[in-house]
Amino acid sequence: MLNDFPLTLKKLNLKVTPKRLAILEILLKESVYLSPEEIWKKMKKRFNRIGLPTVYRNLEELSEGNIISKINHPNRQLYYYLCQNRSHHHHFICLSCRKVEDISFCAAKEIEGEVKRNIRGKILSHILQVNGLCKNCLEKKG
Amino acid sequence: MLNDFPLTLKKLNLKVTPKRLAILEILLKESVYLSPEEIWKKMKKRFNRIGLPTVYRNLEELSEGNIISKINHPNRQLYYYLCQNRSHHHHFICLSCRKVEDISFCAAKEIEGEVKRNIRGKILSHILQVNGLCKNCLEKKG
DNA sequence: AATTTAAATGAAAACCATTTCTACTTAATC
DNA sequence: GATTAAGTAGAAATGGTTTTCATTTAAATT
Repeated sequence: MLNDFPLTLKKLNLKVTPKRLAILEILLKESVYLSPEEIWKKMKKRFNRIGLPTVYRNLEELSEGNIISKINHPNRQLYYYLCQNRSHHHHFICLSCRKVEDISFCAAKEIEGEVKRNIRGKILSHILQVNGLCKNCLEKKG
Repeated sequence: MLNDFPLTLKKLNLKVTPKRLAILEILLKESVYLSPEEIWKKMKKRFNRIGLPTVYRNLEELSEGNIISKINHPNRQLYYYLCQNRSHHHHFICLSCRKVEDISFCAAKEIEGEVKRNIRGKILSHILQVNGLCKNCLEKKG
């Protein structure tokens, strides 16, 4: 994965601001899904003036650009993580430590087959989210 | 699918109230995902006194009992649909008319294989949601 | 390097879906 | 039919997210 964030931002017609870069750096460093408020708290350590709406706005823009992605979480809160692959959003999330890892396996073909056969509809996108416990968290418990 | 709602409710230790049954009947009749407020509006036609919190509470309880299920939707609002299969939550949702249809295909084995091999974690659950346009909506456009 | 301008930001306020609280009502058991 | 635990209405509170608007900044232009 290429993490030349300034270049990525330019390609999306987003200005390269220190705050935007900081959000991406935080998500890269943590490799864990975070809520806007959690990101904001980490931002406050770097910037003396940083508003929560700025974090929300940027997360939404970065999400639209597929640099980061939202987690489908049962509660109302939003969670974001840095995409390891911008076009493929299949991931394993650890319910204990929140770590997000890519799953390369994709059943797109098989699903397409079934949808064509039974539902006779058109697929526009799909979500595969596997919830579980990551290697580290399993070892801690064992 | 067996839709003996009173029996299903009893099994979950939920009292069989007219309002609970009405929520299930509405979701069965519509076969479309609905928000709590949308369900509430339909309920108001049947009951002269019906509070929105009652709808929320019941939806949550029914969801815990796997009779109904939540949709993973980009906006913050909750959406529910009646499960066609209580143990298997793979579905195709139409982005135009909101119809929800079951997908029987399941890649659990393949995913399990990859998670064991690469991630070395433990799977607890998974979500497969396919978004698209259903047969009816495709034909309308064509 | 200074000028320009469209985009980004902070702070306060608004928004609104969801939850809580309390007193009242009802389903189910005996 | 009486009892009791569960369910409900209505009002108020909650809290995550968005809007507004005045100010600041990135970066294109001169």
